[in-house]
Amino acid sequence: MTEASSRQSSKPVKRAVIRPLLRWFDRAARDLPWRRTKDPYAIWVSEVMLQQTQVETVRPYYERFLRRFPTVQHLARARLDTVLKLWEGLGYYSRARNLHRAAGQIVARYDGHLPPTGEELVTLPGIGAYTAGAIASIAFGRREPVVDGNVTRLLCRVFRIRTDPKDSATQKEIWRLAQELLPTRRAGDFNQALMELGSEICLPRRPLCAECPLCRVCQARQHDEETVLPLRRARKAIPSYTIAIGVIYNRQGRILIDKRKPEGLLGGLWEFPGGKKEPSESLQKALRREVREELGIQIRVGRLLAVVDHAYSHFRVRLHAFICEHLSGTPRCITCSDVRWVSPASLRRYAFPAANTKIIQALREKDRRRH
DNA sequence: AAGCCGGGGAC
DNA sequence: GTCCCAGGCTT
Repeated sequence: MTEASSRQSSKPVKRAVIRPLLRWFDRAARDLPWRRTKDPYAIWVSEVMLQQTQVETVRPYYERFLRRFPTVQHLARARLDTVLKLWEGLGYYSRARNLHRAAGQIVARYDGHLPPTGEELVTLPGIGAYTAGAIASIAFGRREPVVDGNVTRLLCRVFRIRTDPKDSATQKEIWRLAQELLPTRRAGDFNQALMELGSEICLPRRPLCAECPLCRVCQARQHDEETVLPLRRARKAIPSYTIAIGVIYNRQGRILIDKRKPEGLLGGLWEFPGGKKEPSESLQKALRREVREELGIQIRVGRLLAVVDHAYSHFRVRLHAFICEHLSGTPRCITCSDVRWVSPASLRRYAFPAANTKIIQALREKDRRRH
């Protein structure tokens, strides 16, 4: 069974979403200027202004714009400069240019009336899938879905969608869910309720689940995942580093270890000296360079002891550990916070990162073979 | 699929 | 100050 087919919104699930959501909306809906009109033109203007822009920012612009251009014809006749001036400060000025262009097309092609279907609306400049669905459902009462950032977040949580909402397969699934959930009546209110709940309750970082009418059906909530969903980003190819490290012996058979700075990755842990290999250098050269830079000593790099792969949350490393010999210089901390010569047996008293303990393992096995 | 377009609010 | 937000269009 695929992920998608396991996430059908069955009849009972639909009811458990639609009824509390509409009931909540009836009680909690904000009184917004564009909710007081049924004029498709006014709703269109509001939806375009609301793209990427928050309600309180839009409010004064919307009022001024409709006073100045009360109908599609007024807007179509206006000069672009005038339209842009009214848009000044709202940002994303292509929205204003497209609005103006679309007004011309609506007059020319539709006798000044916005077409009622998403299919037609989406052909107009500046109207994409979201805005087309919003106008069709809110202004014309059609049963068409909307998916914006709020709906995406809400549905990812309610249906516990754990794939990246940006990738197209997930987008498709979210649109399908938004379509399936639509009630036969009040589709426009339902869509607005989804978006309102997303923007007021199902907040990005700290959702107010205690006040949410969908708390009981929310799958993310049931799994304590409401703050980790939706997935923030596609795991962009995590970087991979090649590291050369040295198990450096002195004449007395002791091994050199250094302590990492207290802050940052693996802070305060002990490790074998070494570091990242640059693309242009060999592992051996990288190791000699790193040890010189970190501790100010010269070494001779001997045979390869072990190769260890290790994955951190943000990157991967491949460690190449070499048996080395101390040649000259007294080790001193340049980029670490402590440094020590220790006997092989006492390595176990120091805290090492997991990747380093694998190297200690290899070291023990080598010594066992020698004895 | 990835980058661009602007401003605002949270922290 | 920095991080996060996000629809439509272009490449």
